[in-house]
Amino acid sequence: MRGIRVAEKNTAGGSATADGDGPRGARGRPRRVSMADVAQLAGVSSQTVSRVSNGDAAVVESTRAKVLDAMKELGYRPNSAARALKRGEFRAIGVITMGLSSTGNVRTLEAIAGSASRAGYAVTLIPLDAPTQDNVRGAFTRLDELAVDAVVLIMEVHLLDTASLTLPPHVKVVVVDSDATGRFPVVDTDQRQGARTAVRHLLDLGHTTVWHVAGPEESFAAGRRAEAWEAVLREEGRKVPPLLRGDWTPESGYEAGLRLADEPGCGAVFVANDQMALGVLRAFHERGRRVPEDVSVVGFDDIAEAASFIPPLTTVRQDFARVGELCVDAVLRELRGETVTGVRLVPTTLTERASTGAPGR
Amino acid sequence: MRGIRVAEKNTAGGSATADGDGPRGARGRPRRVSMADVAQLAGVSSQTVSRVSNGDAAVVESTRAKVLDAMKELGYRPNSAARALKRGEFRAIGVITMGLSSTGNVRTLEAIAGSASRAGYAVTLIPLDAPTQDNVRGAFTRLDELAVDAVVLIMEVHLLDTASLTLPPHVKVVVVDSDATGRFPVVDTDQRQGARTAVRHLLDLGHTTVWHVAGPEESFAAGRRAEAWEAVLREEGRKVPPLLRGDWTPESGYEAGLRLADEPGCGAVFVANDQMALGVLRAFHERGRRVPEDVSVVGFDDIAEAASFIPPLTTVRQDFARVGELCVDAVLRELRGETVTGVRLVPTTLTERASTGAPGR
DNA sequence: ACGAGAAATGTTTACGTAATCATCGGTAGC
DNA sequence: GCTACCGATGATTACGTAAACATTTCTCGT
Repeated sequence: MRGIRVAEKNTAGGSATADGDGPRGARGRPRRVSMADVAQLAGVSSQTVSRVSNGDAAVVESTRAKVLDAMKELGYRPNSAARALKRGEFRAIGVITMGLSSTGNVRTLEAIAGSASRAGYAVTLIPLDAPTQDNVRGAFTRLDELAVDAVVLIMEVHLLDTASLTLPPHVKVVVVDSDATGRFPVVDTDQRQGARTAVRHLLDLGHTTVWHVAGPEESFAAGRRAEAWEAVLREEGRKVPPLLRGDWTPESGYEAGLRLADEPGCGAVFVANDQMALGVLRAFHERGRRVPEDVSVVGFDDIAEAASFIPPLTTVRQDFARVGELCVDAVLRELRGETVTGVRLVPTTLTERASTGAPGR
Repeated sequence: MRGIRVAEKNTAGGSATADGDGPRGARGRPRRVSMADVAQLAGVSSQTVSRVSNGDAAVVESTRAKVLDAMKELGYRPNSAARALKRGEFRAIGVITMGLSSTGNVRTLEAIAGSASRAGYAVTLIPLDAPTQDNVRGAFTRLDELAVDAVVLIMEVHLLDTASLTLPPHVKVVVVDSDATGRFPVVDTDQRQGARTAVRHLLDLGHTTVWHVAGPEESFAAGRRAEAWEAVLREEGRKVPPLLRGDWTPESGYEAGLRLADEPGCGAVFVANDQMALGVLRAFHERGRRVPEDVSVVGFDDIAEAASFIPPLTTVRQDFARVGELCVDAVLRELRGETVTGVRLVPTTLTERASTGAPGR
C-alpha cells in the first residue's frame, strides 16, 4: 500500500442520495459525482454549486460552506469534459515538436508546461515521429479534434514553408525556432546576439579570426547563427574561413573537428551547439590539439554536461525558461482576443569556462 | 504567408444552412460546425452523421458518401469535449514527471507519447516544479479535474511512499522507475540485469574488483544498481570497495572521480549514469589517470553524448522506447478493464566503447 | 411603512455527441 | 399473399456544466 489510498466516497457517513448507495447511471453503473448530487446534499440548486465551484460568483458565506462541505463529503470533482463543452474552451495548450532529442526542445517544452500550469492550462504533447511533411500535415489535420485551444509549434522553419498546411480556424498558434511568417507570433532565442557574443569573445581574446561549425542547412537557428558569425568577422575586417556544417550531433562535430585539426591556421572555433562542440573537443584531443592552448572552442546552448567537458566548455547560454514563458504569454494573449504579432527575442548570456583563452601560448 | 492557410468553410460553394451565412450561436457568434449542420446539408439525421463519424455502424454506402461530402464541404470536425462527455472517457493519458532534466524521463515520455498517439490517445504533461511532497500531492489532487483516463507516474519511489496520496477512483495508474507497491502495475528497465552486465564486463576484462559511483539514496533505480553491483562482487568473492554516492549530475561525478583518482587500487569503476561518468572521466583526465589504460569506466543509460566522451564511453543502454511502449500497453489494458499487476522489466544491452579495457597495461 | 434597488439563489436551457429505442421498408419462408 | 424478421435510419434523451433569465430576500432612503 505504501501510503497511497484510493479516495472513498461518503467517508464522513451519511448517505449522499435518498434512494440508495450513491449515484447510479441508467444501467446501474456507478456514475461520477455531479453538481446535482452536491446540490441535493447541500440543499441548494446546482447553479449555486457551479458558482461555488468557479469561485467567482456572489455566494453568501454560509451557503458556500454548506456546498463545500457537501463537495468534500461526496468527493466531488468538476467534469472537465462538460466544462469544456459548455465553455467552448479546453484550457489546454498543444505543443508540437519534432522529437524530444534536442535539449532545446525539451527545455522549452518544460518551461511551457510550467508556465501553462501556473496559468491553469494543461499541456498536450503532440509528437511527430519523423520530421516529414506528411507527419506535420497529419498533426495539423488532427489539431481541431484534439482538445486544445492553442498550439505552440517548436519546429524548424522549412517544414512550415513547404507543407501547404491547413489550420483549423479557431486554434491559436505561436511559433518557436522559426522566422516571422507574418501570420503567427514568434518567440525565439536571440540567435544573432548569441552568436555575435560568442564570436566577439574569441576576437577579444586576440584571435585573428574564428572558424564556424554550423548546424544543418534546414535549421533556422543554425542559419541565423552562421549569418551572425560571418557578419561580425566582416565588420571587423577579418578573413572569413570556410564554413563547416554538421547536423547537431556529436558525431558530426567530431567529423568537423578532424578537419579543423588539420587546418594549421585554426586557433578559434565557434560551434553552433554544445553537442557538436563535444565532438570537436574529442577530435582535437585525439589529434593532439590542446584546448584552449592551441585552439579555443565556444559552444551554444549550455547543456547540463557542458561544464564537465574536457575542458569545461565556454558556451552561449540560452534562456529556455524565458522562451517558454513568453510562448505561454503570447498564447494566453491570443486566447484573450488580443492580436499578437512580431518576434520576441530572448537574450543569451556567455558562460565562460576553460575552453577559451588567448592564442599562441 | 509561407504556405500556411487557414481553413475556410464552404469553399465548395453552396450555403450550409438555409437561414444565412453559416451556423451561429444565440448571440450571433459564429459557432463551430456540428453534426446537426452536417445532417441538414446531407439530408439525414444527426444520428446517421454520428454513425458515419464513428465508422462502426451499419450505414449504406450511398448515405455514407452523402454524409462524407457534407462533412468535407462544411469542414466538420468532431468536438472532442462533447465526445468525452458522452463517452465518459477522454482518450488521453497523463504523464507525471519530476522535471524533464533527466534523459531517461524525457526518452520515456517521448516513447509514451509515440505509443499513445498510435493508439489514438493524447498525452497530457503534468510537470512538477520541484519534487516536494506538496507538489506531488497537488498533482494527484488535480488529477481528476484533468482530462485524462489514466496516468503514468515517472517518479522516484520515495515520493510515492511518504506522501499520503489520494487517488481519484476512476483514474488508472502505471508506475515507472519505482518498485511494485502491489497496487499498481510497474514498468521499468531491468536495473539489476543492467548493473550486473556492467560489473561482469569489467571483471571479465580481468579487473580484480570494481568500484561504484551510485546515484542518490532516494532513487529506486540507483539503489537497485548498487545492490546488483555489490551482489556480483560477493558472488565472485571479490573485495567490495566503499561505495561513492553522487546525485546524477556531472559535477557530483567529478567529485567522486577526484576521490577515486587518489585510490591507488582503483582500476575499474561502474558509474550509475552517463552524466556522472562524464564527470568521472574529467576528474581522471585532470589527475593524469588514463582511461582505459589505468582505469576502466562503465556508465549507464547510453545518452547521445556518450559515444563522444573522451574516451567514448562503454555503457549500459536502456531501451526507453520499450519502456514507454509497455507503459501504454499496461494503461490500455487497464482501461479495457483488465487487471494488470506485477512488474515488467525491460532488458538492457551493453554498448562497448573505448573506456574499458584489460587492467595493468 | 413602503417601494426601489441590489444581492442571493433558483429555473430553464443549450453546448455536441451517441446510446437507446422507435420506425420504416424490404425480403424470405410458408 | 401474408407474416416474421432484419437492416437502415430517425427521434428522443442524457451526459455535466454554466449562461441567461427569473425569482426571492434583504437593505436602505424617504
